[in-house]
Amino acid sequence: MSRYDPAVTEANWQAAWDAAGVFRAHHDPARPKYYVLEMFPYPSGRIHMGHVRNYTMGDVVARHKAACGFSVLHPMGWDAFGMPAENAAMERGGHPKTWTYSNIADMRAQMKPLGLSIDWSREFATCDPEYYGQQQAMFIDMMEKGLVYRKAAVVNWDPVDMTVLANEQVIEGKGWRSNAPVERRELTQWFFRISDYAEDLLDALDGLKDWPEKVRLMQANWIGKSRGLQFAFDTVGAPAGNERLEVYTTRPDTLMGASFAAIAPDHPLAKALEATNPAVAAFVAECRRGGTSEEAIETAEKVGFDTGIRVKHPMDPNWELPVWIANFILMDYGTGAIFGCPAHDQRDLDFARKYGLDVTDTFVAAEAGEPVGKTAFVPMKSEKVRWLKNFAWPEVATAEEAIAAAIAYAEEKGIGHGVTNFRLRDWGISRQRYWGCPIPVIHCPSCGVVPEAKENLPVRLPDDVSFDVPGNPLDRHPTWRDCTCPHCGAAARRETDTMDTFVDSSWYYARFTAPHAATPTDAEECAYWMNVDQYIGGVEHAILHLLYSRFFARAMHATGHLPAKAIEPFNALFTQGMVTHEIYTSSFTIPGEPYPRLGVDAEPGPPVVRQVYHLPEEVEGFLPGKNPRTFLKIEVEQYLQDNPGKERADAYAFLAESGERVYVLPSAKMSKSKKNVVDPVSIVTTFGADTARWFVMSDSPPERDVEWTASGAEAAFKHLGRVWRLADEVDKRGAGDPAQDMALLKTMHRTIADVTAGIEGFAFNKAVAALYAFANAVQRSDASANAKRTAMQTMAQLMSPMTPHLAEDIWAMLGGTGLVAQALWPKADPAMLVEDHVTLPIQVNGKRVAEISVPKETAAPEVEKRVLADETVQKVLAGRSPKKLIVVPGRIVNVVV
RNA sequence: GCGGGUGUGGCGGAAUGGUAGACGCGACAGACUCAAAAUCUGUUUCCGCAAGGAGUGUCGGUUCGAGUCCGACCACCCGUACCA
Repeated sequence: MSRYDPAVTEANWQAAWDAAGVFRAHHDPARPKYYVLEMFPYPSGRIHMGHVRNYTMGDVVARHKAACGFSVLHPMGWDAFGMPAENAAMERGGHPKTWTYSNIADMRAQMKPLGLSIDWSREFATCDPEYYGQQQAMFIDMMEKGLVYRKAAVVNWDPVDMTVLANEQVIEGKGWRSNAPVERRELTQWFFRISDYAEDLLDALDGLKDWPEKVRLMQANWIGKSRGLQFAFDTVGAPAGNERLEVYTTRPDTLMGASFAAIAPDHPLAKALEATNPAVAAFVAECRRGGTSEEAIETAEKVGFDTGIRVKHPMDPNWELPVWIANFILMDYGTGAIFGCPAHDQRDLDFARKYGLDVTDTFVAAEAGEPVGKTAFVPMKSEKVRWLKNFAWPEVATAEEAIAAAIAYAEEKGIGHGVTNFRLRDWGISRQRYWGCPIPVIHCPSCGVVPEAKENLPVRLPDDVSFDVPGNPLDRHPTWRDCTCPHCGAAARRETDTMDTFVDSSWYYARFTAPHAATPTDAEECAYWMNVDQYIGGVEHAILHLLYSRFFARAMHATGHLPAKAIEPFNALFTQGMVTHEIYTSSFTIPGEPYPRLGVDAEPGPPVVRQVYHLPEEVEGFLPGKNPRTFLKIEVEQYLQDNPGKERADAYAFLAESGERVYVLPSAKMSKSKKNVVDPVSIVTTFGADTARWFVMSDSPPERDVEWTASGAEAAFKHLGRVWRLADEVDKRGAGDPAQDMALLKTMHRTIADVTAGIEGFAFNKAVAALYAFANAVQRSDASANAKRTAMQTMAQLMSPMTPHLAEDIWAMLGGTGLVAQALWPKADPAMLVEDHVTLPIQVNGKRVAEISVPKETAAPEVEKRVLADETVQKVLAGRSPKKLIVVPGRIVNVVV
């Protein structure tokens, strides 16, 4: 071999690793284990740069730990249920199952050439009946433990397609296909009792020392523990059965500033009024328009309706407040009813101003307090304020003190009681869709809702379904739906809801420890392999997936499927940034159409402007003198700089095929829907896997987003070729000068230390930078061939986690024994890291003016003498003596004049 | 709206409160070449001929010293419970 040729060697090394079984995880009690896991992918059919980055990071960790003597488990699987498979079936025909499995085969074929150190013998997909059958078994166990129940909850309802929509399918309040306004509708659904664990899930965050602080903070805020007062207003003029209105407040200290009570549109009182009062019915119906997402509800204009009902203030029976129905009150939180204190809540203030309600200050700033005008006064709860309406605490007190006093007072007077509430809601897992894990439950006319018998598991999805009609095919599949009751044997019906795909991904990490076990987990394998030592995935999963997994591990422990040590399944978490790319878009207008199934009188809807997105390779650019198919941000910026007056879109912006103008939107997370994706396969086929791997590990810190650009891929390839040549030339460049050996070896040990620290600290970009610098040092060194061989063997080892194939090439070229993939990680010799001289910068008033070089252990007085003798310092001092002289040993000297 | 994060040259980024710009990309110059590619050597924060000055999103503060700590703001990104 005479040149770096990844196309030939990469496949050979992959075959060699396979033959040696290097990546098979061995349950070896004699060795410490290390379980590294990356969040498994959804099988869209194509891998993208985000996958390459994610799996390369895990691979670097896995290979490094293996070299350090650990028995490593590094598995891979597929998060294979979900909506895209059904959408594909609707759009192109075919079956979600064939679409999914064929995508899995495609993606596996694209991933294998990356040379990841994955134990493929443990691979599974969540849509395998062997997997979801075990999930059904656990669901039944959880039912028996009381962790599962049914209740009514709202969904997005598309009145034209007569189907439930996901939040992402609701675009500006309208169905994505029908374009009809979406309504909120209640359905009976299945729930996991995650809120029973709210306190534990919150407290245990403190123990997750190796999780990012931001993730723990986000989860804590999501769980949202609050202490407040719950009490009941006596109502005046309310329908029978509503003599009292329970409210919850976290600000009982502001009770004397209350100006109205407000209830959610779904509150029982609102429903009672709706039945008899057409105006209420109309208002509530208006509130139910739009999607169910918190974002949609919170950003909608705040509107209210005065019910005419009044409530008596608990502190003063002669003081009555109006009861409003308000669209921003959530039925899911607290009691679905509040009292509004406009002076100290901006939302309440806006509402009060809009409808002319009273605004009463209960406290003002301790100094120079002014009454509230347009802005509510909401200081930190720990800040001392001056009270105008205090009823159980001193005039000057913090809100924290006042809240505690108000609760104690209310309890003493029998007005209400202190309550701890959580924002966290129970986990609704029902999905009215086909392509998910069937909920293993049977509805029997005489026995009610009963679990399927375990011996009948898995409840398999039927294959003979079609997607030509919107809605859930399971609902209209009589032979699947009709069954016999496992208790009484009578004719019964299957549950047709399937599970949220977050359930599938909440325990796959445990299944990997024994992927073929006849039970969900295997106790011995769990005992050895759990927990995941390092979990790696996108920060977008910081809350839902990770919180659900933490809950599910607890539920699995409660049902005997995980040991107690695994209730926090992920010891360490790393959240990588996303791979982003510019977005190319154009838009077109669809004329308004009547909603066909709403009846003949339906008015045409308004015209719809739809965004269309274009793949990077479909867009061509106008960049004089440049390859039109490279969309380098650098070039655009340069172009804009060189051509004042031109706009960003002028730089490059039309479709290659039609010449239609497209617009360039700022980089965002690569996503299929925005089509701003880049295909790593072409990089791998052009340059080899190592180039792709090296490229995604360099430059950007792994926790930060990285904007993909074509630049650098080629540069990475060039660098790997250079490293290959450096190894090739070790013996071809003559004997060299042994006097230079020490300097090279010192650099080598420095590099070992830097690369090791970089990998262990998840600073792969810094490890890469150290390796670049080391290559420069080897190239410029005149050291002996022996020293260079040692240096390049170490180079091979240090690069092997990132560029494993090239590392094997070099290792073999230089006569290394066995595979570098099985060699022990090199250790830096501390003696070689010591420098005998240090350079001390000299500052004057914090500005650097000069520097001196002194032996490392020079004492401060000696340094001071040298500094004062320095020419530049003398010039600045001009005979005066410095006000102060700060010597930070080994660091810096600051002369204050 | 709410919660979390990010912001440093032409670009990606580096920097235990201690020399801002490591390392790489790009650009420029030179060597090699008939020529080009590849490779190698060097220069490259900005303004300025220079001396010198300015500079880490904006404004303010703490400190001998701030990219780093504190406060206010701006912009963008992620999440917001049925996208995965």
